[in-house]
Amino acid sequence: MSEEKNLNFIEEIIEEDLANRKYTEVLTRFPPEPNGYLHIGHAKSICLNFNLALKFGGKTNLRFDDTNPVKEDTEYVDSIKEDLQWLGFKWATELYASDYFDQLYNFATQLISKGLAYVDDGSAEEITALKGTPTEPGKDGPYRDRPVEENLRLFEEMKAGKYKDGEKVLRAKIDMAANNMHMRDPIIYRIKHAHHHRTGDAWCIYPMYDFAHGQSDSIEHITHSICTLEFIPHRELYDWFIEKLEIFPSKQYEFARLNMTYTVMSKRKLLQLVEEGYVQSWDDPRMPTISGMRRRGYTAESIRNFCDRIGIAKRENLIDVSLLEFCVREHLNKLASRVMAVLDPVKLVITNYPEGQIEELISENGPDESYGTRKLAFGKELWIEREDFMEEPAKKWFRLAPGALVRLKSAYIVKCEGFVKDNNGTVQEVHCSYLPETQSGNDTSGISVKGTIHWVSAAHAIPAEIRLYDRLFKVENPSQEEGDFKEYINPDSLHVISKAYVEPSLANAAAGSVYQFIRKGYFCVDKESQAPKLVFNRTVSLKDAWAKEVKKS
RNA sequence: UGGGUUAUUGUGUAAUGGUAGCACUACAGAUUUUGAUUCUGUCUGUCUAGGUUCGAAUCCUGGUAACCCAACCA
Repeated sequence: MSEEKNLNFIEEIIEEDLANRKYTEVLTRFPPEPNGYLHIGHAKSICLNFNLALKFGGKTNLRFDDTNPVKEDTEYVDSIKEDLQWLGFKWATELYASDYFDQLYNFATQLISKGLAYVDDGSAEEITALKGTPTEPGKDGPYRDRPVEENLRLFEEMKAGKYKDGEKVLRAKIDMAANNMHMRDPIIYRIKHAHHHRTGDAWCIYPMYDFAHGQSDSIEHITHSICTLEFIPHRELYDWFIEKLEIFPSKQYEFARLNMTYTVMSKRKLLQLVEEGYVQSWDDPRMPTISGMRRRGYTAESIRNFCDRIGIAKRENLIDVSLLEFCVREHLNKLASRVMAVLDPVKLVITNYPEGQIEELISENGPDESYGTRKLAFGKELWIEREDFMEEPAKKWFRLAPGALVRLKSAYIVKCEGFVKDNNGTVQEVHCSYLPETQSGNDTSGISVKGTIHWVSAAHAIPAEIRLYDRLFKVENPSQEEGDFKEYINPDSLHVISKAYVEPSLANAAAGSVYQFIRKGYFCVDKESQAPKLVFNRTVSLKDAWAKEVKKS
């Protein structure tokens, strides 16, 4: 009878607000500053905000928090919109804090008129000095009691460009002794003679975050303004401005940001990785950015699913990246066609197969009929995986070894008759005989073998570059280790195989398409791939029980 | 050492005074023309010390630990 609801704490608040008829419609917003690329942490926030609106029948705005012109750029605006769309979300209205500059200026004037804001001529150092510390109260500065008329005039002059950067600021007049540092007369406007990506040179004063964000929420009638934990101390200020300005009472709620093992999530650190060449770009497949994950072959659905599973709460967390990988495999398992590719090739010669003979075998493309079938060329010489042959087989080994039988996937059972080594002792060829009556689908032999391996025909296979990615860092939580986080970068996070062989059906594979390379993992075609030079990214490996077995002994 | 926030298995997250559940991970087994998938099973938890109560993860009191706050960043 009792329905399991399992609401997170924000959903509970919304449900209560709706029950109390506090709001008739839920309006949330996603408010990125256009100063960088979106990452998986943003995806958590995006899913939260948009899904809340979806769940309770409301809407979500996209609002760019563009109040600091020196850091922001249209390039970022575009990438953010692209990522959001790719993730599968539709915003109700596209807005910019800079659209409200006039109104924000008026709000500031109102505050001055009420005696709640003043122009301070102090330098940054002087202002900081008077601010006190968390354990010591601040002190009132010399400009705090400037008359309203003078403040009004000075603020207007600031706007008119009469002063240089840093010469004056506008401050809210609250309480220099407040426990909350953010209430010690916070700066609300600063002078910046800088070009803004949208307003150009119309302004030389810009509002601070605290004076823009809450008011923007209020202007839009955002009902639930959701942000991360570090903004908790800002909430008192958020409410103060709304109260003094007597505007729509948006409410701020905070949840814990996402942290994930073996990566970093701060824009500053990600920027360093790009700028200092530890990765190639913002969309490097090793990056935790949305664009990096997209390029790596992660699907939007799997990222959304991941965000659902990690939940929303207020406690610090460090999510195991294996959960993300699970979500990716889960989706790709349903999505990806199965094909064969040999990453580390060694020749397999079928000694009793007629020279020059080619057969067309039929192979299924996936676990059920919906995937369809394709033709596979089979011949006397094949490429197989070097690791699928062992001269002296280990315990529980059921791949190729002298005398052993294995099935070549979708083809025949073969028996290993011998092998050829070069002077260095490296295996050059594996020799097998095949059992003609064991053809896949027409097997009349009654023989069953333990191992099945993948292969490609040497005469038909096409070469490809394959990029294997590993975790970017050697430690679970690089940000918490001693010293510079970059000391913990995994030097082997990228392994490029310049000459692998893939089956010919992949010759025209389009960038972005995803495949399962049987027994090797999920791969996608990189954006740099251009026939005849194919490039694949390994999205994620398959689970590997044999690797675990080896590790144990 | 001022203020704020948070503590549930290895990792996340539920349980809103009444059987500590779910997912990932790990481990074991079954099926398998992918050592994959699928299926079955197993392991480990309420930060701590008291108190209230028939009954406490939940309420109260005291401790402890972690995180955040002193940009003219957001």
